Amino acid sequence: MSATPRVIIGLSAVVVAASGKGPEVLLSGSPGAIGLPFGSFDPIGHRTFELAVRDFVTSQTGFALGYVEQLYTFGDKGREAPVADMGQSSDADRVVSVGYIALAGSIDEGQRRAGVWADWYRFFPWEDRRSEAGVRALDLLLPDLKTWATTTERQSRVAMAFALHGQSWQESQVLDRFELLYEAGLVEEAQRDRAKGPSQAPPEAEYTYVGEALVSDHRRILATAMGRLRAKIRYRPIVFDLAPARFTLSELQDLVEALCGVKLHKQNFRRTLERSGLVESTGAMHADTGGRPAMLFTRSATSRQAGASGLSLPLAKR
Amino acid sequence: MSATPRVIIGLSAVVVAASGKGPEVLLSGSPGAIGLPFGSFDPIGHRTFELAVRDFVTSQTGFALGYVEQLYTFGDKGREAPVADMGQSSDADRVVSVGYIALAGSIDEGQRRAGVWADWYRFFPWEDRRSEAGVRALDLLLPDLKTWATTTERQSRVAMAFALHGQSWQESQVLDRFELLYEAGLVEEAQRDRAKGPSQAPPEAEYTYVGEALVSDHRRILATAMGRLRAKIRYRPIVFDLAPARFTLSELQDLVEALCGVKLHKQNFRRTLERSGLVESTGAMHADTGGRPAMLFTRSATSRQAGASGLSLPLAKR
DNA sequence: GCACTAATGCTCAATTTGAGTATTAGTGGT
DNA sequence: ACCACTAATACTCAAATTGAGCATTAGTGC
Repeated sequence: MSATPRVIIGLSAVVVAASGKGPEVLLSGSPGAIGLPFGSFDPIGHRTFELAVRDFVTSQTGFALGYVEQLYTFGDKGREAPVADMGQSSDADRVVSVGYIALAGSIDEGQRRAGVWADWYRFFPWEDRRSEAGVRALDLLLPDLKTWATTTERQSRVAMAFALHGQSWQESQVLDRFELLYEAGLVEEAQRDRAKGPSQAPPEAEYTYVGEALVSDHRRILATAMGRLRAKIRYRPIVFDLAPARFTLSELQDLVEALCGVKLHKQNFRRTLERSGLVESTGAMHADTGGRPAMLFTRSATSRQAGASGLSLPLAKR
Repeated sequence: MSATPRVIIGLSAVVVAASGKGPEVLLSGSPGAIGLPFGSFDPIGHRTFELAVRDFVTSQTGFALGYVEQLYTFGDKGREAPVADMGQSSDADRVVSVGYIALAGSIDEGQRRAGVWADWYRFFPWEDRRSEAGVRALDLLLPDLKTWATTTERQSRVAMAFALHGQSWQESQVLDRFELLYEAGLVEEAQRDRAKGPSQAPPEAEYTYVGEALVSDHRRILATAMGRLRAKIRYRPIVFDLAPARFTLSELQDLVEALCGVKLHKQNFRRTLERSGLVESTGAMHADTGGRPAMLFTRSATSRQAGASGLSLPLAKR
């Protein structure tokens, strides 16, 4: 062990916000090399990772983060293709990236235009089970997945992850599904990592159902974030960090549906929500819904307490 | 930024095994400086963190790991007091430690004696709600915690974490509780980190209810592992990675109770377990129980599938 | 006043929990 | 062989939680 190679710690943040249309993530980079906001950790200047993340996201994009949580630390050799703007790293360095998820709350059109935001389903079309398009995306991927699944072990993984044998769709298994697609070589990143060169992937237009690729392993980090967020909704009142201060129950439901990519049973959703004590009605009403005006709610004080539980997700039948 | 300080990545593993008496963790170090098995990550030799963890645990302790999962990456300055055997690190380096949890299955007396194992409640006496001793440990801590809780925010955190206002005890909030005790200065590590010198803590004998300290931030990593494991039991069939190949339902229940530190309702435990399809009876019986012989069970094939769910924990009343 | 659209209210049956009581099959003495 | 003792296993019953719908209501734009 002569000249010890350096280890560079990169921090990547999945910054999620809810605009009118659903969950969006903040991107950075230039066309052709889009990725997550990314910064490298300064061993001297930064006391904790979390402070470092808040710091560089705000300075890079101008957004102040609310909730921040560490996701996972990715260190696999071969999947951390160096990012252009990483500065002082050289090929000899080993890059380890610590992924974070951050919630930037509900943003308006102005804020939205101030950053580069993208609907997260652009990267994972098959994760949106609300729309016909999402279901179709999966249908288009399945033949190739099945071809790849030559062993029983692979077949079983595919079947479980994509709920092929009548199981219920597990909305939080985003990473498992993405990793299967990666292993099967169906996403652009897989080609790229194998070739260690420019992507050999076919022209994009024909392959919209495989989703857009991101730089380095950022799509994997994003998948981790989606999964974590979707899982966490069930046991922590975390939706409220994405919802506006006041909302109708339908708006909240739309948000949850958008995050989880599934349709929920409306009446049962409101029932469990009201029973949970996580929301309380303000007196005010909201009119422009096209139908009967809806009551405006806010998150309750108890929903802010440390151990408050999350939402139940009563699925709507097909 | 002249001579960039190095970042050293340390890997710590919480290796859990179940012996007859309950969950035990593998320790290393010398008397007075006990900690978790610890190794530093070699940026050249190791392709992934997980391989590195398996590697150094096996070479340091001789145990082969089964299930391995990344826990969290700890990077706070001031809580990563350098560990003696870390080798080449110097004070100028920043140590970041990636914590892992690993399950070493069920071990017999021989294997047990081959390593340095300790009941994990030695470090967290208050986490064992099965015994009077554990409940008493918490009672002894509470006055000091309440004294520390001068703001409503602190009071609310304490109340939630320790279920003071009639809430149910959340067995997986191990880290929250430990962090509160740390912030309140009630555990030795807090003193140590503040003083940056040798511990000013009072003699151990009088303070068994605060638990034994570990080197660096290893007790925090252990708390993270306990919490993760306790939470995961509920949604993944992970107990079976700690249970022996064949077990009676009572043995399994004892194991779960030991892990979660709570007592469960026997009849309801077996009911949900049998319904879940996670276990299947072998024909064999197990006699030496002092009462009616018990059926021996094994984990079923479905419990090994990727998406299999975990156990429900029907609590027994007080 | 009428048609239309959501928001809200209510109902009912199927499951899933929580808490026990009742049996049963071994063991070790006598 | 009979008894006391100890767990394991079987059943029961009510309360609480879900899943699925049908019914009513309060706005909006003709």
